Amino acid sequence: MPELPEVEVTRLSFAERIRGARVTAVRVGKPLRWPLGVSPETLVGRRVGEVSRRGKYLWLALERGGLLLHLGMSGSLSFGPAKGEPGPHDHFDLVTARGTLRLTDPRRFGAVVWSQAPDAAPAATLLAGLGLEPFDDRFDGAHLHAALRRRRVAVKTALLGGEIVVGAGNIYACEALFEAGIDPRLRSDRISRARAALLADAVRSTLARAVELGGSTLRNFRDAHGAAGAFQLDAKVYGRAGQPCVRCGTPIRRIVQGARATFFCPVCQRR
DNA sequence: AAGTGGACCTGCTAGC
DNA sequence: TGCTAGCAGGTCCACT
Repeated sequence: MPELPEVEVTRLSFAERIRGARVTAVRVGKPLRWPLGVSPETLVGRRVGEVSRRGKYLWLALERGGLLLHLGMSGSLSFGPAKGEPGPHDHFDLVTARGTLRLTDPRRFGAVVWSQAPDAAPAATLLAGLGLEPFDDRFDGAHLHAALRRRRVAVKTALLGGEIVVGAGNIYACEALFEAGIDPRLRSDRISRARAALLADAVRSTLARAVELGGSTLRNFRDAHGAAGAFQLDAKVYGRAGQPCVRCGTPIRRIVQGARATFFCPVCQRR
């Protein structure tokens, strides 16, 4: 579910409200992808600081450390007063006087990991190797072109990998390639400088627009207020196999790349 | 070394 | 209607 826009929309929906709150209790449910790495009781009494984002990870600062959060494929966070009994998919509660931050994640690919600092283990290990933020000034056509030339994978695979630029998951990688008119099967080292520049712009604009629209709600994404996103109403290719291309009417194709579905228009997107 | 495919876990949907 | 196979937004790891 959660690609960069969903994670950012989630962050914006609770960061200001939780800042300054003191932790009064912590509850953990079933194991997530990685262990919390600290006994939950030791978090009680600490004050919440800034909530920041790196790629699809959130860093929730607490005194003398913080929590690195990831929503995996099916995770979502809610923050509000008076939570009831945890459901079967509620695997982490950070209780404060202002409300409870709750991670709900049916598939449990998500994670909540304690670290003394974002650049200390284990957070640093998880964040190592992440590419540039898409809205970083350094992420431009020249950078993308140079990075793509160093690899020999399909350009879609390179975008998804996150080692060049973070944030575009399966939906937004497909959408950005459509916007740039590039065939997802194009080998990364064959892309021209001009088309790399188009793609960099497309990645940025696709992600920015999705953030503005409140993220995608494929199954049931909600921000921490419980509001649904609207981007799926706007998807041009993702999940539209067999339906006519919005630009030329040709049926959208679905192929598999690296065990992930890819959607594209065989006419509008060229190698 | 880089590229590829499997693994993690659960729920939903399409199809028989 | 009921069962089952297939599929899902991410990322790490083992293997070639």
